[in-house]
This record gives sequence, C-alpha cells and structure tokens, in this order.
Amino acid sequence: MKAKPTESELEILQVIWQKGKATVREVHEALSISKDTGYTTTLKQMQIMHTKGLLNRNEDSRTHIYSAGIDEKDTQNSLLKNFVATAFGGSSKNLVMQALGQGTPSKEELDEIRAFLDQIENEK
Amino acid sequence: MKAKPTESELEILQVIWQKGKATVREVHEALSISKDTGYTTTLKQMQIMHTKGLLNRNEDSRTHIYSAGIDEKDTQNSLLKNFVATAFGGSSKNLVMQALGQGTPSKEELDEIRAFLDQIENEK
DNA sequence: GTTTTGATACGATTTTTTTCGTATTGAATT
DNA sequence: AATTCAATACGAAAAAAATCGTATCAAAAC
Repeated sequence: MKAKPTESELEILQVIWQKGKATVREVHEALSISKDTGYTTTLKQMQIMHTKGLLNRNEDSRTHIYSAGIDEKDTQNSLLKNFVATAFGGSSKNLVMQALGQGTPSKEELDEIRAFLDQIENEK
Repeated sequence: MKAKPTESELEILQVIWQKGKATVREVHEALSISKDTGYTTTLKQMQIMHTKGLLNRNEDSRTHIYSAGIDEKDTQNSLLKNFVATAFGGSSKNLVMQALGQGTPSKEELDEIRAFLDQIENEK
C-alpha cells in the first residue's frame, strides 16, 4: 500500500504530474509563485519523496530528473476516499453537490457530468 | 478566518456535527470503533480544539458538554476548496466525476444531482 | 464518612512534517 | 588553472500534531 502524501508533498506531485518530469529547480520555481521557502527545502522534500517511492528519479546527469512514482488517478482516488470520509461523513453526494455549487462549471462541463451520470446508471 | 482543522480534529468534529453535542466520553466512544487511542488523548484534543474555537463547551456540570464551534457547511466548503486545489489541480469537474465513479450513488441520488445541475445552469 | 469511580487539568514526550544551513563537488566560465 | 556557479548530500533543528501518564477533585456508591 502506498503511503499517503502530505499536503506539501502533494503540491510537488501536482507540478510533476502536470509537467511529466522536472528538476528540483523547476519544481521549486513553480512552487515559488505561491509559496515562499528555500531551494534546499524543496530539494530535501523531493529527496525524501524519492526514498518513500513517491518520486522516481534519473541520476544520469548531475542534475537529477524527477518523475512521479505514484499514479495521479490512483492517488486522487484514495485521497478522495479519505476526504469524503473525514470531511463529508462519507456522503459523496454531499461532496459532489457542494463542489458543483462552488466551482463554476461551464455548460460543457455540466453536460459532461450529465453524460457521466447516465453512464453510471446504465451500468448498474 | 477560522483555522483549518487537522485530520484528527475533523474526526472529532464529525462526531459532534452528527450528534449536535457530546461529552468527551461519547466522542471517544464513537472514535474507538475505528481508532485506538487513549481517553486522555481525545480529552486533550478536545481541550485544544476548544481553545482554538473549533469547539464550544458548556462547563455548568462537572462533565463538560461540547458542541461545534465552526459551521459544518462552511468548513466543508473551505476544506473542499483547498482539496480541489492541492489534490485535483483545481479542477472540480475532475473531482466530481471521480467521486461519482467510486461512490455508488443510488438512483435517487443521481436524480438529485441531475436536478442540481439543471438548477446551476438556469442560474447562469 | 470512606471509598470508589469518572471527569478535567497539566505537563511532558513522541512522532511527523517542514525548513534550512553548511559542506562538497562537478561543470562552466574566465 | 583558478574561480565562479549550480547542484546534491547530510545533519540538524524548528514547528506542528498526536499521544499519554499522573495529579486532582467532585460526585456517587457504599
């Protein structure tokens, strides 16, 4: 079973998932926009994540290249499960409605969700 | 701005939200089902939450009665916002679809969600 | 009135997470 | 070749969260 990433590990994973792969500097740069921590902090964090298996890295060149060690969807899924349980008392319906209410989905997105609802229903 | 509850604070809030109010013992009992920690741990936790304003308490009787110090919906909302951002890269559509996919909503719930989608659309 | 029971207070410890400084080293620049 | 630059390693410390033991005390039971 894969360990659950912490909040700040997730921020890093987010960048990596989006870029596919990245150096410490790139990740640090990306995080710097919203966060104010030193370079070595990001470095250390990524090293730890590597030992935990949350990140893979290629050490061929002096500047290591990191990539995700855990699958985005799988991770989101297990986090979500936990989140629904602890924050929404287990009701995913409540979560869904609240998420829809506050995000401002476009018509296209709404339609996509409708289609998805139909699909779920048919599979039952 | 209210502080963001930690994971284990949320577990406690969950019980309190559900029951309306409760003693330390009641909360501890409820948590014991899934968690294995000592009574004083729960006590201490709730005391801390009280000083933080996460819980209110009535000290009239020797056995204090705790109630929620923060609103359930508000809290869920702010947690959700944060969660979508860090775990789903800001896409609430992705979160919604994934939540629907893994929870197993009943037909009634699905209809409820559909109705809600329509409502959102009309309000635009 | 003693004893037992069950509750809170308090202080401390442990564990986990986050942060950073310093040393070292390879590569690029001069 | 010497110097500067940019990267990793490592150790440690600070901060945040979670856990628990012991002391106290009030109320209930005896």
